[in-house]
Amino acid sequence: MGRQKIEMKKIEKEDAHQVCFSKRRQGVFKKASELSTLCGAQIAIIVCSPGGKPYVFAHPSLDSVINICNSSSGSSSLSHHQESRIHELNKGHADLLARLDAARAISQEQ
Amino acid sequence: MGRQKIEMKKIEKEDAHQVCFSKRRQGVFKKASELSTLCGAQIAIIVCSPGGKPYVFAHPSLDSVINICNSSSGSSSLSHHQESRIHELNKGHADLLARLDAARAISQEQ
DNA sequence: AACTATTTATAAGA
DNA sequence: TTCTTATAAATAGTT
Repeated sequence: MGRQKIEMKKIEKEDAHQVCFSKRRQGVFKKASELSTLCGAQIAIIVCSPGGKPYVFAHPSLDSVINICNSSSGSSSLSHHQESRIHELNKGHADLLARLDAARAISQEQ
Repeated sequence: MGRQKIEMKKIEKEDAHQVCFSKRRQGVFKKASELSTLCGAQIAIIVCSPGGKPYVFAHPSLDSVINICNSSSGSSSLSHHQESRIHELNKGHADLLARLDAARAISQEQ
């Protein structure tokens, strides 16, 4: 989407690469925000730049997204097999949540 | 982006809402895929529909994304404060990873 | 599930 | 780097 169509492969030029990452990361986060607003969906995104810098988007929160995923209450359209597998997910996850929240806090400081 | 601009608020009509969720979830995942291809970024997305159905996208894997996030090796552009906080993230997370991978497997079956 | 009129995202350029 | 703009791409309503 721009002055010219680009090939879908890694951009080698370092500066163009950085600009593209910034613009498209913003784009993905905006789309995610719209998806949650329009459809009432819960969504969490973790992006790491090639340099290893973490950026996190979550609505309404990482905690909420994972809790909702882990709940089997809304999964009536799933097969019994799928339901039982979702049920297995419903265990504690405080440790990673704390670390992902820290990553989010870090990305928001930048 | 369509025949008509839509207000950025929750779509109440149940069927329109469902269609929008499907289309836009695909859109977000495609954008995420392009971001990773063009920029060599690692990315993980967890979406839960209002019905609680989980969908997961990750490149190259959830495990990799979180590991890269947690590594401080590429974070030379961060402040010492930020580096030390990222370093705190670098702990085990096998439990949630296993559960998120299960969620991904479930979403891929549908 | 396809189609297309439009809106939106974005690749280059300033 | 922030702003602009021509163009590609996503999608809202329709069929």
